[in-house]
Amino acid sequence: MEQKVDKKEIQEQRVRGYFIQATKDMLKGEGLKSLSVRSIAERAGYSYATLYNYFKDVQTLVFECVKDFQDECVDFVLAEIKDDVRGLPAIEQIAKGYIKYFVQYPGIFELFFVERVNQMSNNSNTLEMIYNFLDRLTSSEWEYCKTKKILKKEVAESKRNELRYAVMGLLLFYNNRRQPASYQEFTAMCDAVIRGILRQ
Amino acid sequence: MEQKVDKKEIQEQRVRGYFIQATKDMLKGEGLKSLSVRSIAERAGYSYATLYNYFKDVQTLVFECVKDFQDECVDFVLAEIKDDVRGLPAIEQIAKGYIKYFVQYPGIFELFFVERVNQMSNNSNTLEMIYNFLDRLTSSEWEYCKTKKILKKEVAESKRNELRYAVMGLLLFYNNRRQPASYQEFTAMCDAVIRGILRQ
DNA sequence: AAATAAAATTAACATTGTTAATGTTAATTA
DNA sequence: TAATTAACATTAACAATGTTAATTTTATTT
Repeated sequence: MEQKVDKKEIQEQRVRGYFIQATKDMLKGEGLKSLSVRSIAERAGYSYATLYNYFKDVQTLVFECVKDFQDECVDFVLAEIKDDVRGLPAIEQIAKGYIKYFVQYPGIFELFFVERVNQMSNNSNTLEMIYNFLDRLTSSEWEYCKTKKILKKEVAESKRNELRYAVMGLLLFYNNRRQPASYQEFTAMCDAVIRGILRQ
Repeated sequence: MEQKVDKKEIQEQRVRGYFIQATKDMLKGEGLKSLSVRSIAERAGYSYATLYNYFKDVQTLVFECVKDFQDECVDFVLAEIKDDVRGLPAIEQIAKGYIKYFVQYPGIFELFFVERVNQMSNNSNTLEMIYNFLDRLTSSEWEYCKTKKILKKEVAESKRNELRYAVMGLLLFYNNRRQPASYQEFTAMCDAVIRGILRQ
């Protein structure tokens, strides 16, 4: 009897996976605007109603992609930074990689930080994971700064907060309001702001 | 013949005003989520299709509220600050008032910074007005800092940018992701971040 | 092979933005 | 004043959306 349950579980997870993969593809491609129950289901190879046999609603499905995208973003950022750099320059590079990822995939930016959340997906675990995402990426480097006496504990704490919010603001203005107007100006602004915050 | 045109113009502007007022009321109340062509028209006392005799589409109508809300926000902020304060403390108070306004009216925050824009409303004049909004509110105080030699020109410029983006990040996380979880924690965080940036 | 359980689909509904056709006033002309 | 026309407003309709219920198809068990 154990086996039967397992088999059923495996199959169910497989189908769930098809829907999740379809959703992820669309989020990375067209973005949130072209995402719909019908378009997801079509891409997954099922009818639209089948989705509701596996997910409570479309918001729940969409929020199940968060974890995967975070993992992908971590890989993306790690690939961007030179591994001999430590401390403040490392933090700068991580922040820039992080920004680059969310500019490349504005749909994922929307999903993480913008899209209205409902009860279900509003499981505050996910929300906190999102909130602390940049902090987790940079935490070891902040530690490095503290142990190497580059920064005092309180200063590091303060800069960490400032960086988290400033990066978010930069992304919001550029992704949602096209300000600054060109990518060049935008990266120059990122540079200035990040360095301004990290400078002692 | 001039008169007839004027009269027509006046009446048209009046009706437009009814729709705009209805939209503004809803944005301040229920927010963007409950906003629809039908709900706006009902509140304005017209049928939903009448709206299209006065506005190209609903997005255009909604974006016509931006200017009015900016004026309102300016009044709100000015009422919050003590008028004997100048320079950095004044900038701090302005930033806090600005934050307070957009926390009080999350629907207006969404309209200004979050909602997807289309071709028409994407008249970059409005977008730039939004982008520079906090800067306009604080500009005279930054000038004050420079003329009184409190800050060097480049430092002031840098801090102005950092503040703009950090304030946006704070609002985005709190309004859209309920992080920090309580209003108390949030205001404490605003305090820390704003002071961190403004501290020489 | 028949009965039953599981999975997937079609049909349907309510809500949305938008347009076209129609009705209803107000203004102009004869 | 009565008929015509222009302006304005409304109803009807469509397509797209999320979601649910009923139904059909497929797989499993007896």
